[in-house]
Amino acid sequence: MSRDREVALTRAELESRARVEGLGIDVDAFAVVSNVFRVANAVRNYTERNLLGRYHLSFSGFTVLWVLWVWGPMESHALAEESGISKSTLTGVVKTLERLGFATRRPHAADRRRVLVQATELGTSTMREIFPRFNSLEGEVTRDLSAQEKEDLARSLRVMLHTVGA
Amino acid sequence: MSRDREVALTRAELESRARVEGLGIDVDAFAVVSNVFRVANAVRNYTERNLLGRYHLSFSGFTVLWVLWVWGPMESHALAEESGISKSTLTGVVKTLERLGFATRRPHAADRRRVLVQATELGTSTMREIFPRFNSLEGEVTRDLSAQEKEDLARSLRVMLHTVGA
DNA sequence: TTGAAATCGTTAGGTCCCAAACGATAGGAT
DNA sequence: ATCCTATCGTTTGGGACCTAACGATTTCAA
Repeated sequence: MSRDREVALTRAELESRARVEGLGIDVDAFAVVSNVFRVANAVRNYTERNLLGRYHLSFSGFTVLWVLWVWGPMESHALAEESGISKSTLTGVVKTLERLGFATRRPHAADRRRVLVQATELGTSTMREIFPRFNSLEGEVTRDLSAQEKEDLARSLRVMLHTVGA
Repeated sequence: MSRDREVALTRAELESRARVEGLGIDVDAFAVVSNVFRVANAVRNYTERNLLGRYHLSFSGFTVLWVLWVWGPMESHALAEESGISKSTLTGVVKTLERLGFATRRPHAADRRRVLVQATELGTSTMREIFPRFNSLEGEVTRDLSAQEKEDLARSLRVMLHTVGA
């Protein structure tokens, strides 16, 4: 069901289409992927500047703390997986969260290789404060989409996630 | 126009919705934004692992080289802007591209503060080789979307870009 | 014409990000 | 009991990423 509302292609999109003309390029796939990156970039910068920065949180730090808030104490490998970063990156991010007083590490009761990471009381209360504001920004950036468009958009993105096996 | 095809919400989505229930959260906006990040992450990792890594190109390096390929020689500030990164980040990325032999810097004819960055012959021929393959991967990750769904998806993302002023 | 203000790209300092290698630990087989 | 292998989180090395500050240069006004 095609919507007739016009949304101008960016100059970058027009220019690049001209450049790759005749190369047998899948223009629709190109438009989807490049715009996913543009939006992700724009929203990350927007939220870091207008909200997360005030709490000295990077987008990644926020994500990890969010996961801890939602799921409770987790082992490192699961926390990394759920946060979409590698184990080694997680080590650094958790160090930062510890320094900020938002998370702590404690040894696993039975297996001394493992570590349990959990949000502190400060981390928890901070998330309670930040998340509704973060969600407000999510509302802002999607404000010009109808409810149906938002649903369709989220659904299509889930299809892509499923395809790529993530 | 609602599609009935089911796409399971991830366990993470279900868990987090339960966690924020009763906080007055805009669930649709949340689903859109979080899935944009998930997809961007997944596709970045996928393409770096399965294509760009073979050329020692990071996703950013690829993006910058792509912009140079499409637009021709550019001054740093415009190149950074178009690539979606800061000027200072660009300095480092261009250094890497220079080291790989994909780009060069040359002084502006009239203004000695400015620098023109351009793709080398190697950079250009490499893009000619890589881009169609990159586009194939874009086709892969969008393979389970119909043509109409791809169009709608790209359009909705453009709406968000316009809203956030990017 | 000389000094202040604007603008260019780079550097400084810090975090994030990954793959690969590493040390410690666990568990299973002989 | 002692290997062997698997798995855990961390470290290492290199790049990407940001903001703020900086030096060089240009521009413009007094």
